[in-house]
Amino acid sequence: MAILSKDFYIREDVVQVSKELLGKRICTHIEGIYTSGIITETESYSGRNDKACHAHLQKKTKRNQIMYAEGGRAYVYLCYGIHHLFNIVSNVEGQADAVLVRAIAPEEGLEHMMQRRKMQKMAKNLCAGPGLLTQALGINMNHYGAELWGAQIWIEDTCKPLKESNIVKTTRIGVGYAGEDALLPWRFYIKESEWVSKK
DNA sequence: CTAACGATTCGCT
DNA sequence: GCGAATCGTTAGT
Repeated sequence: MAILSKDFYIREDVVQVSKELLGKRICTHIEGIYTSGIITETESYSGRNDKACHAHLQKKTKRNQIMYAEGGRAYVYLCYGIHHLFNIVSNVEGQADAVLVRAIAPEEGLEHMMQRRKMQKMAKNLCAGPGLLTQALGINMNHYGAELWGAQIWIEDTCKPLKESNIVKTTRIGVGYAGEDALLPWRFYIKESEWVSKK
């Protein structure tokens, strides 16, 4: 199966990248454990014109510096002091765009994912939520800046492009502080999927 | 140095 | 539906 190369991520339209990431497979090989799942839900964040983005108006901090790198790197940060959120940096160097991965449909390594999540039995919330999927996949701050064609995290093309009619387009979650930009329809998920954080 | 605040989740009502 | 948990980052003193 083909691993997505740099070119996929180094594009100007982060919304397009977000939509095309739906249906792709994210894989991790961390601490000797292999896990994978199909991306079912994403959100776009743009450094140029989006108040919800950590790099709004090209703001540069130590935390968000990786967003300014060339597309194809991992932007991981701690949210609410509890959860690690995983983003995929896109666009050319200097343009701080990113795609937040909010949910996946688990494929391989179910037992390991459940163990990491401390779940006794299988449930739909195994990795449906941005803080949940990082836990299930074993992603944490160690992976800040990781290249997405590396040995620990990579994304595979499933060669099954989704029809536009199978993608639900709606507003992002938890960005009320962004004022009018909270209304942007920049959250996308696979209509038919049960593995989505919120319908 | 200090204080406010989350791109969330879970448990309880 | 509501509030607590929990801590690194950020901006301001």
